[in-house]
Amino acid sequence: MIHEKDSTTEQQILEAAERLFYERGFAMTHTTDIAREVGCNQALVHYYFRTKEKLFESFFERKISLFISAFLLAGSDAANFEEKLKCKIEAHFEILRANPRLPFLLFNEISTNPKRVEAFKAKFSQLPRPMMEKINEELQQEASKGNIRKVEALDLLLSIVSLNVIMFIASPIIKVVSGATDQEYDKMLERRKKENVLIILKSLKP
Amino acid sequence: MIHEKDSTTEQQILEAAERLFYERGFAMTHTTDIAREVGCNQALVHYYFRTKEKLFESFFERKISLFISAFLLAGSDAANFEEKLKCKIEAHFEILRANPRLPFLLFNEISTNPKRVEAFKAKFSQLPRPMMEKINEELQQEASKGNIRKVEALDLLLSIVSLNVIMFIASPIIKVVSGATDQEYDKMLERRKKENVLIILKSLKP
DNA sequence: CCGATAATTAATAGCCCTATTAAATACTAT
DNA sequence: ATAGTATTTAATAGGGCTATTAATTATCGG
Repeated sequence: MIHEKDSTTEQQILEAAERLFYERGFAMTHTTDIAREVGCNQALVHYYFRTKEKLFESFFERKISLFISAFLLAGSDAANFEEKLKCKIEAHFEILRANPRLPFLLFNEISTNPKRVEAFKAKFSQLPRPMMEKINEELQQEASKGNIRKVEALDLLLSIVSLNVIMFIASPIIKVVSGATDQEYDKMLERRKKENVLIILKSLKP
Repeated sequence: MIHEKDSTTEQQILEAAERLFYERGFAMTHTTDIAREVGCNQALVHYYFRTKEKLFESFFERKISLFISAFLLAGSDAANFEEKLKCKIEAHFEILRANPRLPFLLFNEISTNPKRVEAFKAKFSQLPRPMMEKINEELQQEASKGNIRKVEALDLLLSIVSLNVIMFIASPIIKVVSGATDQEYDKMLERRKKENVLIILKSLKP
């Protein structure tokens, strides 16, 4: 088939698969769909990736890394603790905005397929373990300075992630409930980003 | 087939379907699976429900109602606003605990199947519209009394739902990240319930 | 240009799933 | 008991999906 621009067929297949996996999940994405999307023969999908399972895994593993990095938030060099936290929450929100369907797909696959849990565990355990402990230390320091109440790193992370993630996981429902159009939803996202920072900061007050 | 206890075969099928839909979602649940689960012939599933789609719809519509009632929270007759809010957050959490896989299935189906959005919209629009406005009024009253900061009802609901829901939607991931066993996760749920109340109440401080 | 290797296609085997049909069995009321 | 209805089963048509194979076309180094 014709190689449009610089992307190889293999890449095109991967990209089409990604789009479809996001849209429909693993089970409802068929190799024939992927081929149609790319405009190539269905056998090609198997030629490059052997099985649909392997194709998914290759997609999945790379996405897990992205998700974990989003989960543990990008660093920042802000002056005080509050500013830093604000930056991190917003950074997390923006990673989600750039990959709005990722959390859902991951939640989905991980909760319906034990194999995926293993894959996730494997990737996650590669993580610098002290990361969580470092956060915990910093929280303890701030608490002893009287800047914030006592809180576990895991709890803080859970709160941030949940507040941020819901806007992308539940968007179709929220649209129905709020009656927002797509444009209005974008504005709503912006408002929620600020709101989430506010909630977290206020909730940490001593 | 043998009618065990008082449940009819039709009910058994519905219950098995429910279990499997929760576990695997619509696409990955097959009428043959359901039949095997019940211990009956696969044709029976079609005898009672004609198609897998209709079976799912009958399950789906009842669950939407449950979800919406959970979303809009059970009432309470607590003295002050804070107590009332606390009760409602906890009630929401408990409904989720009793139906831990429901939000996920709903999110999933609603975001992958346009037909479901319509079903949801239909059910939701049956709702007493003033409900949201009543909450908004109460929030405004409390705000003018200086008890809380200004906040939209939708934002408050979103915050509550997201904090509560994540523990059930993301449980397999959270278990990996935290390293918690199932027992420990139950304890964690209890802690989070309190934590979520705390976060919401603190976040509403003027 | 040619031979070798890579990419692509057509065709199809084989499987599983849904849904239907016709036949068998269980139940119910008279 | 029997006719009539409801329930259940076996068998299967029909369709779609994955994966494989063999054949065809494109690419590239010498």
